[in-house]
Amino acid sequence: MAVRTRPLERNAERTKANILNAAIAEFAEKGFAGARVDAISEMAGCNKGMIYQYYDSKEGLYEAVLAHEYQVLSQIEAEIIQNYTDPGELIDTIVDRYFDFLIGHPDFVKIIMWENLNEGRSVKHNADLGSVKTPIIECVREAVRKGREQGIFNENANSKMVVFALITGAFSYFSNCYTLPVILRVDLNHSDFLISHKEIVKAGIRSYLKK
Amino acid sequence: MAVRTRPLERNAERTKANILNAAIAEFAEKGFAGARVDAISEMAGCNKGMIYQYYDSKEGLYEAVLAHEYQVLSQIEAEIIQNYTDPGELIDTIVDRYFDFLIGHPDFVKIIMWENLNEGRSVKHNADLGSVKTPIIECVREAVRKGREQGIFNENANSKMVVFALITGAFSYFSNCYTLPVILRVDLNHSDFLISHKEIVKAGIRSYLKK
Amino acid sequence: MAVRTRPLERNAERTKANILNAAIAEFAEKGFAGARVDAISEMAGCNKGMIYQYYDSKEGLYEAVLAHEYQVLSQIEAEIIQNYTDPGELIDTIVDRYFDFLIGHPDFVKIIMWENLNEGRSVKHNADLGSVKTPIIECVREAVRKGREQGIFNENANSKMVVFALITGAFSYFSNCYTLPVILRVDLNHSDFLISHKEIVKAGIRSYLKK
Amino acid sequence: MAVRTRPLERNAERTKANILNAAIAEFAEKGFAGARVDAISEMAGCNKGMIYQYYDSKEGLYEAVLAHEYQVLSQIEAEIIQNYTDPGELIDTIVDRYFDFLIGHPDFVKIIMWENLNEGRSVKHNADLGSVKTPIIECVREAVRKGREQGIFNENANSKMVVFALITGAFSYFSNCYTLPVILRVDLNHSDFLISHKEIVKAGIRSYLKK
DNA sequence: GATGAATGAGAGTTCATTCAT
DNA sequence: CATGAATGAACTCTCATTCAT
Repeated sequence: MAVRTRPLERNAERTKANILNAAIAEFAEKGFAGARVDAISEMAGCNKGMIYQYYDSKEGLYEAVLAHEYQVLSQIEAEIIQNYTDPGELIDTIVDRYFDFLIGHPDFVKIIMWENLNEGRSVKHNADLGSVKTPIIECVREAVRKGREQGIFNENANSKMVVFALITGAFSYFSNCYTLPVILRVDLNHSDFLISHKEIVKAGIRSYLKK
Repeated sequence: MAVRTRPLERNAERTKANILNAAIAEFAEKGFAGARVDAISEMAGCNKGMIYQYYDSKEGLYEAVLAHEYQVLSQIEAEIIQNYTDPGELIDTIVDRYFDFLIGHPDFVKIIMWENLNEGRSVKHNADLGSVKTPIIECVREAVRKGREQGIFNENANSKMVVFALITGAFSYFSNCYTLPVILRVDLNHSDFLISHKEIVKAGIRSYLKK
Repeated sequence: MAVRTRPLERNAERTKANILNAAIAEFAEKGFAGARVDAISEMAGCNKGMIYQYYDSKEGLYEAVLAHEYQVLSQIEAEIIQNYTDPGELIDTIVDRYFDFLIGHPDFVKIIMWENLNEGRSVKHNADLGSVKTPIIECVREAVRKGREQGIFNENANSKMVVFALITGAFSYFSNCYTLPVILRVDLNHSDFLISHKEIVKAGIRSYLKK
Repeated sequence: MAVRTRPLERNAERTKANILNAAIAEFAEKGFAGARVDAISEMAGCNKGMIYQYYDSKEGLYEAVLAHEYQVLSQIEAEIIQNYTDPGELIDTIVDRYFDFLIGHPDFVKIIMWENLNEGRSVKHNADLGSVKTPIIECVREAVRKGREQGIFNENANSKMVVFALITGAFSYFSNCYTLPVILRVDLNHSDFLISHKEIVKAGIRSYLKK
């Protein structure tokens, strides 16, 4: 059983994946403008030319990264959905899961935030990104509908508002995570902080739905 | 009949201010990496060399912008503080004012967000930025203290947590303002949306403080 | 029941020919510097490596193209030559035939012109190209000799001068075919133009030979 | 009278002119595709960035070169025009002058020829180039008109045809000047060759006009 | 023989920064 | 103080060529 000392195998798919992963890390850390194609190729352990062969341009690679991230998101969202008898509990659970997802995917968080700062240029340009499946929207809509049926949610409650509060509430933990701790002299890594933050988000949503 | 022939005298200050304002706009729109020194000098209506004379480097200019923004923030914060007999009302008012401030200062919002994405590098590097006066912290602390004294706030309530919730809650409205509307197919400019969002933030904080 | 399993057997020659034809088209259109090896391999419907296997390098392929074109030229020239009792008529016929050849072989025209602009580098480097058989030279020499014998051509007439006038006269119709029509606002495709041009070339040569 | 040992003067116009001259030489020698921006900046004795400051891109520089060459041409053409009582003599003179001009401007010749091989792309793209003043056309038209008035030129003679014959006849001396001498084993530098060639061109035109 | 993934040198272009004027 | 020409490093991208399969 001969062992290859040099795994210099020519594997198009693997190379393409390596590039994508390297790009995710680089774009997450530096943003589009700050990212360097050279850095990506080095991280991917491949030649710079490969990037252009597989993704056409820095812009093309960036859009591939964005598309990939949204794909990951929708897959994860699909996992979040479960059956709960109590709509309120379901929404609390979704909040928890969404926080978990963001905490577990810091690159995703940063890329989405860079994209927002770039005024969603790539999201707009790319029709595909706009039509990404977002199961969470459906799930929340269903929960809100049930809650209204059961008479425990406000008749005027808009499920989109809930999704908005949920997503921004989760993202917000990261959106000021470098400047605020300096000013407040607190440590975001302390678990109590996160727990309290999640509680506040949930309470806000609960309040919106109640009455 | 001595004629003062120093028409350029105050240009120095004006030029410096022009540069700073141009830099604020450019850094807000493009971030540090995406910003162009040429663009700034053109917007400022001055020569590129002036930037280096007054601010040493692109980095130096960026830090001046950051310092300026925090200065603006602390001044505005000072205006927020008023006397309210009811601590709960005071906090609600602070939330409203903070939202108003961010809506009225989009450049500030974006610069803080870029800074966070850059992992607060400049905040850390610059000792001054860490010691910026933030009246809002004092104000909230006072309100929380009073609320606890009056027995209407939770004994364990941490005023820093409130500030954190307040600031992230306000920022969160902008942090996903380009991608979320595309996915949710909603219009953030509709005033109801903002009102509901503010209510949710306030309710969250209220819930944290109560009991 | 032996089945011949060599379906690729003659592909070698065919592939080589495909490459050459693709190269002719590409070099004609773009010149040596502007031509792309990728484009050639794609046009040839083969792998890029084949080009290097058969022709060593882009330069080698170019020289093969050049050699091929001269080969074609000399073959065509051979066909031009026929017996004419009247040397003057023979030369007129050669002019006509040469024009016909160039019009029918635009790639040849362009490649020769690119080569001239490159200062005949490849012609010089390649000894073979210099020794290509050019029947037309022999033919014109013979016609001029006969004409002088018959006393109808000038004693000092140099057959090489005639060949030069003939070839440049024919090429000249193409050498400015893109810029001149723009400036003169004429349409070279109009057949009268070509007819007049040929007449002028013939008349020039006739004038040179006469007396 | 102090002599500057380092004429490192900052002279925008001179730099711009240096770049243009260097570009003329480089594009003439190598064509658009073969020319190197680095080579041009080195020849011009300036930084590469200057080229982009003054001419935007390699393409922009090329077009500036083309425009400049046509400008030179039209200026030279203007000098050709003189008063001749005999239209035939005038045309002969124009032929001579045109040959003189091309011989004296080898870069012009090559650039025009490269442009033709590139199918006049830049000529088409650039409206200005199409509307360049070409006094020679006017001059020939006048001569042809006079000749017809005097009854010595053919009534059907088209002055544009004459210009075409004149220009292609002159260019043709250069269009095959590298490959033909190799094949014919002649030396184009020998003055007799040029003289004979000019005579043939003139005779062709004369023949076209006569009758 | 044939493929196409991979390479590296180098091309065009941008940009923060400096410096003569 | 102010200008803008000039610089050089670095960036994105291309392309002839090689090599494992």
